[in-house]
Formats: sequence, C-alpha cells, structure tokens
Amino acid sequence: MNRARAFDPSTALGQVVDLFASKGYSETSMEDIVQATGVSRYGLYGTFGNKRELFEQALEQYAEGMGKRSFLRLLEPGASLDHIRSIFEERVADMCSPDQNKGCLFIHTAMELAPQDEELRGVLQRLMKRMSKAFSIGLDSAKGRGEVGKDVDVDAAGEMLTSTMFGLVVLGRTGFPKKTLDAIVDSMLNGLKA
Amino acid sequence: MNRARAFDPSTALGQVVDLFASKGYSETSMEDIVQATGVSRYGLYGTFGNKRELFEQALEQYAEGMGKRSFLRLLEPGASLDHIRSIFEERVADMCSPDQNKGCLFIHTAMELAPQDEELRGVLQRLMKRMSKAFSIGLDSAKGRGEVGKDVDVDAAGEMLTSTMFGLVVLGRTGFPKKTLDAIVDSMLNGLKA
DNA sequence: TCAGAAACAGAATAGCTATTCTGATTAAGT
DNA sequence: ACTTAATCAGAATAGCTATTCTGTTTCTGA
Repeated sequence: MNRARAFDPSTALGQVVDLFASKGYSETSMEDIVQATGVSRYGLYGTFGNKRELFEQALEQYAEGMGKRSFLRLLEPGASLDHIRSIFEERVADMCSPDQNKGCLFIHTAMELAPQDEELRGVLQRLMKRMSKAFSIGLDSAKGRGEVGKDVDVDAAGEMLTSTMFGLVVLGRTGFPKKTLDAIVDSMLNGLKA
Repeated sequence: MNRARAFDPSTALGQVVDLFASKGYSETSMEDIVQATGVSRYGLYGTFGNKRELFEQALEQYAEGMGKRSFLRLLEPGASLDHIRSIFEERVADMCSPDQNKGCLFIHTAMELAPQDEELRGVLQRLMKRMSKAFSIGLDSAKGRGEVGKDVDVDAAGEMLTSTMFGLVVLGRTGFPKKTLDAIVDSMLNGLKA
C-alpha cells in the first residue's frame, strides 16, 4: 500500500560517510547531506534518525569499510610486514590525492564528540581496539616470519601503529608532502624490524 | 585621554587558548569566550579582530607556550632520550588528568580549518616543522650519547615522533587509559634505541 | 573641572542550524 | 479506478551564531 522509498539507504549512508570524514560533524550540515545524497530531509530523519544517530551509523559503516578494504588482509595466515606497510602506503596515497580532502572519521569523532558523548566514545574505543588488534595480529604473524624483532611487544606495537596512523592523517591534512609521510612510515616500521 | 583597557590581552588570550584547545574552533562560540575571559565583545573584536584572527593568535601563543614548556629542553646540549620520554610522559599525564578535557590546538586546526584556510595551513606547517625539528635535534643529541641507534634517520624519526604524539592525543581523547598510552610511548621509543 | 576619546555591557541584526510540519505525489492492493 | 498510507520537496519554526551598533561609563590630559 505504501509508496516505495526513492533511495538506497546503504549508498546514501556511504555518501554521508564521505561528507563526515572530510568535514567532520559540526561543519557538515543536514543541508549538505540533503544536497550530496539527493535524499529528502523526511527520508533522512525517517530512516536514520537525527544527525547524531546518522553520524553513529556512518561511523560504523566507515569502520566496516576500512576493515574490509585494509585490515582483513592482516588476519589471514602468512601476513607479513609488507602487508602492514601496504596499509600505510594506501592511507598515505589517500591523504595526498589532490582531488578530495580526505579525512578520518575516527579522528573527527575523537576531537569533536568523544569527550561529551559517552556512548559514541564507547563505540570509538571498540573500533579503535579492533584496529589495533588487527595490527597486532599482523605483527605477530610477521614476527613468526622473522621480520619483526623478537623483543617487540606486538600488543603495544599494534596500538602504536594505530596512534601513528592517526598522526599521519593529521600531518596529511596540514599539507605535508607524500615524501614526508613516507619517511614517517619508514621510520616507524624500521623500529620494528628484526 | 582614553579610558584604560580593563583586561590583560595576554592572559585573556591564554584563556582563549584553553577553550579552543579543548573544544576546537567551531564548538567554541564567542559567547563562550566572553564568559570564560570576562572580556566584552567590544574588547575582543577591538584587540584581536574576528574569531578567525583570534584563533590564529591563540594558535601562535599555544605553540610558543608548548615550545617553552616542553621542547626547549631538547635544544640544550646533553639532551637525552629521557628528555624526549619526559615530554611524552607529560603529554600523556595531561591527556589523562580527570579535571579537564585537554586537547590539542594543532589537531583541531588540522582537522577543522587547515584544508580550507591556506594561511592557517601555512602557519600550522611552520609550527609542526619546528616541533619535529626539536625532536630531531634531541634525537641527534641522544644519538651522540649512544642512546639511539646509529642507523636511525633523526629527521624522519623526529617527524615520526610528532606524528605519534598527535595519535596519542587522539587516543587519549577517546578515553584510553594511561596504561595504554604509556605502552605506546614505550613501543615507539624502543624502536629507536641503540 | 571638564572635554573627549576609548571601553564597556548588552541589545540588535543577519544568517545559518537542526528539526518539524504541510500539502502534493506516488504506487501498491483491492 | 480508487483508497490509503507512506514519501516527497520544500516551507516554517525555534534557537544559536558571529558581528555590529548603541547608549553609558570611565579615565586621562589639559
């Protein structure tokens, strides 16, 4: 009996992810979202709730996408230090691509919302832990291959990689060239080598 | 002939720094600033210009304060790896103190303003380069003391420390405990050891 | 003491924001 | 074809924002 929805929630959410990732929460207006997605206010509020709830769903989809695109490879057997390096190289390439202003939904959430929003802070902790854990598993695998020093604490090192990746995004946003970001990745990974 | 100003611009600017550092640019309203400083709108606009210009001056004062408080020690002869470690430990302690929501003006600037504001992006690049340079000088000194591996590129490593410090702030903001941040610092510094 | 220039507190303005509301439109089931 | 309930585009609302304006107060120099 009812009229069909004129948009696909998942692809719309994908466009919302891009907006939030590049401009953050408060600098992205619902009007921006209406324009970018082509979805009416009615549709947005009806299917996603308010802006805060929409953001939370965007954050989850962002993390899932990043997980599948980047971190899944670390969980497979035989993961090497080069797999880890490739994740960083792709992130650096992303940050230095001239077409868009890429960002990071994790950092925006941490800086804009986490201190005041306990629930979102919990979500973010869970997502970041998952990211560090993936790094740790990859490091442990690389350690088994003799690529990572035996004295390296892979749990701590996984968290360190997460931390440095965020720093890379911050530096990329302030316009540092690819060369600089590449050198940082090298420096970080050199410290882990066997 | 003129009436005397009823506030000290430098201390007012210091309070503005704290506000911007904890909440960022757009989440800090001029009303917040009026309340926190006790300075009238008239006084703020008259002495600092508009919000954007006030922010720029706050950023410069923030960097200068951080330089004097933390990084100056690295430029003195005999700087050691422990001096570098102490800077990170103090930053971690700051992020984990329960009384306030400490933040980082550099990260806020990078995420909120740098992509759209070319001038501010240039300012931020200069300030971050100064920070990395201080780390590099400290590392070189520590290298001379035999505390840092001979194969370590201190220029790249200095930028890596800057990057990781930003990551620490991001993790601190999302509520990770001191233990986690300490482990990251250890992991990072272990990779530099001789 | 007094003139005057600058600083003050706070009202006024203009514009943007998230959210809700409204009347028109759509498409399915009967 | 008609009913019906949900969707749509966009207007309306309420509240916040940065900035400017206004009338008053204050202090300094003559």
